[in-house]
Amino acid sequence: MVARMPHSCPRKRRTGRPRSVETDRAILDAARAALVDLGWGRFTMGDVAARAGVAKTTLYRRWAHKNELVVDAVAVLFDELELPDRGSLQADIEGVVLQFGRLLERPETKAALMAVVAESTTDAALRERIRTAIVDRQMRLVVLGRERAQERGELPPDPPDHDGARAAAETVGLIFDVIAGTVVHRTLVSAEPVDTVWARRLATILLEGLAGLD
Amino acid sequence: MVARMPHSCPRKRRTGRPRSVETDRAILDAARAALVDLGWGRFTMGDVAARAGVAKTTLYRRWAHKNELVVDAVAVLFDELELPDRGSLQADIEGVVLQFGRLLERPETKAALMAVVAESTTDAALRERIRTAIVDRQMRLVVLGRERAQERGELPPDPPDHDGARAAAETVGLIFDVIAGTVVHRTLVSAEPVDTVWARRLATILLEGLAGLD
DNA sequence: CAGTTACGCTACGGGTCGTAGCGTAAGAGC
DNA sequence: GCTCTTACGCTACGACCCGTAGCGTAACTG
Repeated sequence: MVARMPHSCPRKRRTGRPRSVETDRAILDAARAALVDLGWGRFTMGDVAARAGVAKTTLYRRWAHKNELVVDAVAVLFDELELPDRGSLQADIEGVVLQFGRLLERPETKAALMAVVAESTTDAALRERIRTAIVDRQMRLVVLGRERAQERGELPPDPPDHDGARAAAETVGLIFDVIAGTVVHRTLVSAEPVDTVWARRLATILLEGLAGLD
Repeated sequence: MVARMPHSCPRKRRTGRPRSVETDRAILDAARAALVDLGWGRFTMGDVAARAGVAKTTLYRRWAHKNELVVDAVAVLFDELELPDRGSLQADIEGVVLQFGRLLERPETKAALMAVVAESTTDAALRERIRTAIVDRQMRLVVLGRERAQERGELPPDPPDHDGARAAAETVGLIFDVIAGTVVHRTLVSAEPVDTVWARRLATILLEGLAGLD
């Protein structure tokens, strides 16, 4: 699915020439290609427009700033994330880690992700866009894996009361920060690959660690 | 200490007017102030020069690119990191987490760190500069904390052979990615504070997790 | 058909990067 | 003291990019 465009109203416009979805796709494809070829530093709106065979003004009718375009261009890659049931919490965590790792080793995401996060520190709207377009898609997997582990009895169920729900949300957030943060750091700062051996060790740490979290 | 300037030769220049160390400091101070006020996006070399009371060309005689200046400006903050012995591995990990957290909550680091990491994905020289100026300073604490835990008997000592040393280095790298990555993600992506409760939970996970790492 | 919106195109203002050239200031070595 | 060498300030500049304005045309709705 395509994320909400900034200039589109919630209520559908019924009249006039409609936006070309083909153009939408061409722009996002061109943006990813430009990220691969140029990285974030030399990525320019004019270049993306040329690659997409589209006027530069057409880009600005859809996205107010280039960082928003980049978020949407990269976000679709996070839709590919899924978490098949591998039978145990340990195996499921390894699966998530490897999925994040593979995604972050792609040059598009490697070039774009930290750049937009950096700009989001001084741009609340961008931070929200990143949250809904990218972060929530990752968090899904954590929530899903945790539910499965609870069904298997590997993790205790959440208390149904209000405090229990809040504690559960905090735990999910913590786990998510650990997994996503560690994989990002490994890939972008340490600049080393996320292979199966490393994923297994990280999964082991998390598994044992979660058991000790009262 | 001040990191190596890009235009300075390894062998000391003996003749001519020496670089003003006072100017060095003024520029780095101005750069941090500019990061606080403007963030990375509006940070400009001309602005830094004006704040430092210095010509813009003087900046470029010391740093080839603005990202390198920013790395050096932020790097000195990481010199403040230290790890007093708190008596147990659990307490020491909490200490590291809180230190990283406090550092990353400062607006200078928040604005600069991810920006330069993003640019380092397409700039090997910058990546190396980040490594020596920032990453190694953080890693120190992990190495130190681990050694203390081994002296206390909380962690098994490293085998003295070659494979043992390599495994130890990998483990240190993994722990470091977990701690630094998780704190960064918490601070910059989830945009939530690193408080003592959260630090304790993360430390607990790590402590239990390390125990289970064969 | 008319009305409305999307699109392409050109041109532009404002801003930043990073450099060149020149005259001057400040030390090192004699 | 003097000379040599380098740092510094200043001005100007080319190149590039962002994001916008204006206008004519295309496409779709009712």
